[in-house]
Amino acid sequence: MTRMTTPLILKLEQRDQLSDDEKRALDNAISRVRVVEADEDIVREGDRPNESSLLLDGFAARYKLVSNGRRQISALHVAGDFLDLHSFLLKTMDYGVLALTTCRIATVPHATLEKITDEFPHLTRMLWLNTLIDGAIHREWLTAMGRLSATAHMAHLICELYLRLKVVGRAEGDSVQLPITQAELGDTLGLSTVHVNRVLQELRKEGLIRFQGDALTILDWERLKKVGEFTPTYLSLQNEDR
Amino acid sequence: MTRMTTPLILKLEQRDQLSDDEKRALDNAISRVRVVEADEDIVREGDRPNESSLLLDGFAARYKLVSNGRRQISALHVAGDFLDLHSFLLKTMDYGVLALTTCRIATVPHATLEKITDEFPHLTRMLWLNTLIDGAIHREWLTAMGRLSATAHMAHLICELYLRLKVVGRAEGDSVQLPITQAELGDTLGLSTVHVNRVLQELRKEGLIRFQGDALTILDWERLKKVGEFTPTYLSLQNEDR
DNA sequence: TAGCCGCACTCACATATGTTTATGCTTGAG
DNA sequence: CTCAAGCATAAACATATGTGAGTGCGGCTA
Repeated sequence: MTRMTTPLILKLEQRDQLSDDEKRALDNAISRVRVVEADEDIVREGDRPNESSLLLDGFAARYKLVSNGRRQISALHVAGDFLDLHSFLLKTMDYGVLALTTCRIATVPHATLEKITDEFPHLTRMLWLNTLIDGAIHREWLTAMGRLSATAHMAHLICELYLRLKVVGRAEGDSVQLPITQAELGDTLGLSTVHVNRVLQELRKEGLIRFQGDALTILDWERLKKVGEFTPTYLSLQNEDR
Repeated sequence: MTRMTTPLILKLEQRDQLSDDEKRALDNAISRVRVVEADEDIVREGDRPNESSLLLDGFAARYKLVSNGRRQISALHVAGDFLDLHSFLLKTMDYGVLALTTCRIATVPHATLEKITDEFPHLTRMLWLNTLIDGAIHREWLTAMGRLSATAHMAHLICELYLRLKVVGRAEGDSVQLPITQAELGDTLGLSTVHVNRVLQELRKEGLIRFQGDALTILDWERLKKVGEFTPTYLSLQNEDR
């Protein structure tokens, strides 16, 4: 059975089983679907939305602006990710969300989320878990940014994105489509565009990846993991009772 | 009425009202209290605890180790903070927690948390909120680390810690006790100890702070905020229906 | 009271990464 | 078919921050 929420369900079922009732509740939670074009804002910092956005297709980034026009991307999102489940409880957006490509987005009213917390304790825990994984990724990025070299940090990010895309069925063998510019990668890693370019060349020269246009191929997973000091524990890919 | 959970309740009630039932449920959730000495681990990376730790008193840090013995601190915790509420759903600790000072710690069994999610939907949302604020702080740190100068980053951290300590009644006027070494600050900001020293001197020379021993005093809040590009929105200090 | 140890602090020097500017693809619009 | 725009790439140079080694203070501990 194909549902609107297929990528989200894939993501959650990787971590724990969902009952049919729960899956139905998720599907029914969607009030509408919209399309946002690349480079448009999906939500803006400071907004107080009364619904949360679930990314069905495309790539999006959470970001903050800083003085002198600099930008930091604090999360990259793929199909199946909630972009601002936080706003359900945080109320005010502490970051903006930008479409990196054309995005298909499902909308879930906060009132519906509240009803889920009243009626579906286990599903509530799974949505909570979803935000906890976001947090775990943030911690991992902090560590990579603070204590790894630029090259290692890039390798780490590539490992993570590859696995996350694979979970939602967006990998083909060792390859994924990664429609992200080097400037955007720089804003993600806290690097200049020029240095992103240097670092990518190095990973290519070492025979670890191929990256032409949008097509990213992992050529040597083991060595890439090692260079990026990547251990996937923080992604909670295990299926367990939660 | 004085409760074990006073600092936690202060923290939560800053964000939304709690009923007496909910406060009682929190207090009853504590199964025991223990003391951990400075420099000891409270939880270790890779552990699978069946209880979560609530910090009643003292300072603690979440950290990860990286090759060549480097360390990154991804969170600093004060009284009222949960140190690993995450482990309730993430199961495996993706980071360790270290006592920076002697810490008094209350223990909440995961089974009790699960019962709370079954019986107290609003309290569940407040605990969820608590982890969402952790996440918002992570995003803010990512932005500061990636796009601010070392000096601005330090100023930002000081602003944040001052406000968080104030919320739980640990500030006296413009001063707080901050028993953190410069090496630990370096591991927090992703800087070397030497550079932490340089940056602190600069903030002192500019007349923004005094920092002698453990005693930190904010001398010019407005300018410190400006230097650190600090806006407290992400701390969700507003009281709202959640 | 002596001595040790952790910590703040300094200096000289090293380097990873940033900045500026420029070139040439590739692609989409007209 | 042509042009403009966006993007990856490059080289030369600038600088924020790291490294390594050392000093001295203050507070425990014997």
